[in-house]
Amino acid sequence: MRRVRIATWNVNSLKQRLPRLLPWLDDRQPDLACLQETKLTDDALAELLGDDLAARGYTVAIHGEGAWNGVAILSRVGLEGLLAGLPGAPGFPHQEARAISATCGGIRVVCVYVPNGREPGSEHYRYKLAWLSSLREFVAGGPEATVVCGDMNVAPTDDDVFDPAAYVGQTHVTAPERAALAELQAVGLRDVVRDRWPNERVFTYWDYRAGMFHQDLGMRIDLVLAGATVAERVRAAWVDRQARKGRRPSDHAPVVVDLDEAPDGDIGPVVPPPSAPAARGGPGRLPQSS
DNA sequence: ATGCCTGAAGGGTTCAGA
Repeated sequence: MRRVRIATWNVNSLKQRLPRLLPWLDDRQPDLACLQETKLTDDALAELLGDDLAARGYTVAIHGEGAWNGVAILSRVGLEGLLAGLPGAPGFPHQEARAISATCGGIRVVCVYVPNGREPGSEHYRYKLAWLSSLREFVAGGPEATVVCGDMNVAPTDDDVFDPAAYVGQTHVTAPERAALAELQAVGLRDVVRDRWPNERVFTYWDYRAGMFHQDLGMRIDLVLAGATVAERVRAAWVDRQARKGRRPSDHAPVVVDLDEAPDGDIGPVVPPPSAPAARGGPGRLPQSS
């Protein structure tokens, strides 16, 4: 049975991460990859790796700007109905490149990079909350077969940070942020990684400093939120910690979710890469330790 | 050290990230 592999990864600069991204695509073989913090204009991204992605069979949807933000969807299960940005979303002061959506393999894929918030109570924090509200309204009007992937910049609960005491008074863990995320999920989205690992220590981000990754002192802020018809197809959901190791990693690890074929067999047009190696099955468990 | 790394822009330093 053919499965569809969805991944989301905050790459923290595609330009800097190129030596990590391409081998990761070859190794993990995601059919859909949602990327955040590309930090490239659309033209620069196409110039930098358009050919490399096309050679791997990916159609690419990009929404970027010069130095900050930037999101992209790579798909080899079709890509249609492309929408760059989040309609009606607030800006800071102008709209930033933080969302892109498309229908891929019968699934409405929404790739997001939620604003950081900087400091609770700040203008940027209010912007973050308003942006999350716009995202909820947008998703509420969409199909059930939706998946919202990306860097939510919110840890859903205290179980999603290494030490709640370390984050008192900081963004990502405040009640209003968690409420905004819960309201988004209340539209009908499952947190598929937490569903699969209800009691595990699972993080997706570790600060670069002070050996935080090697001590496993992180947060789970990169999420895959799936509507019911997608969530019930989930067969594996895990964090690719290998991608956080080694030379010049992003500070975020990818989240990988495997879906069984849709009941009606409709997974959209599949375009195999011209000369791809055989797809490997990924681990069905969390690679939490080396 | 309460910004401990990393990246970007721009210029020899500052801002942003979570």
